[in-house]
Amino acid sequence: MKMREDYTCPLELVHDMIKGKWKPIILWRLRLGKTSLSKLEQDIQGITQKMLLQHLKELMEYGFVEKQTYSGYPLHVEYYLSDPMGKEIIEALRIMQHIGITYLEKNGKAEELLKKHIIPD
Amino acid sequence: MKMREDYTCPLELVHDMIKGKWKPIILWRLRLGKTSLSKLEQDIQGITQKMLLQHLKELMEYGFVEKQTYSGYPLHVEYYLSDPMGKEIIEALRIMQHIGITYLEKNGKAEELLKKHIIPD
DNA sequence: CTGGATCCCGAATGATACTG
DNA sequence: CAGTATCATTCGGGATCCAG
Repeated sequence: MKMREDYTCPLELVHDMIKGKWKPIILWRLRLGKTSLSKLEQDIQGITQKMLLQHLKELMEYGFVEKQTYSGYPLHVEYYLSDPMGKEIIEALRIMQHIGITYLEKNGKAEELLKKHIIPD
Repeated sequence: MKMREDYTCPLELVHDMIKGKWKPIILWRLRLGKTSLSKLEQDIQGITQKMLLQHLKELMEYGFVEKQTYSGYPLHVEYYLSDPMGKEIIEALRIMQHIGITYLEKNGKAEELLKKHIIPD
């Protein structure tokens, strides 16, 4: 994810930070608490390990996500939202979630999409 | 802006709706009230009329923005945020704006960017 | 061996320049 | 302004590497 040199507004910077295809869902899933890479891979349907790692890495660089590595066996790493940046972005995503649900209900496509929606609100 | 067929979550749908390079800033500017195309073009530095029109069109298709055409002379068109969808997304953008400002302050790059930031909070 | 992480490359998409 | 061409980025597959 390449960042621009200039932004007219701080908002644009943040928008770029979360603009990847999988970033919103990853954050949304992380809102439920710490998890491992493999658990994330299971919960987010369609994502590959590679994409997951790439997006997690970027989210860590910007400061939304942090990770903790436990040495020992079996090897274990946990990812979680940072405080306050990670927690704050969730509030923005929550609004988007609300808009999305309303939009789908209005257009009668709610069931179709809400059924798949495994990550709870 | 091509939309996907499936989304795992309504949030992703909305994220895609506003994912273009200029969409957040256009919405942010519209928050200040109705305006014409040319006024938008002036206020959003670096945008071309073509990009502006393309993104406005998409924002109208999704329902964030509406336009009103005044017949008469000179010909006049005004764009504005829809209610409630347009107004709601502003709340999400406001959070991003806040995160962005905090981030820039922490990294000592606040002045540099905040100076350019012509659109008021 | 297992789970976590990186590299290389082609295909799809987005942004912008160019043109009528 | 719309249509097309061009250029930069992003996505995703697959191989591969690294560390307990």
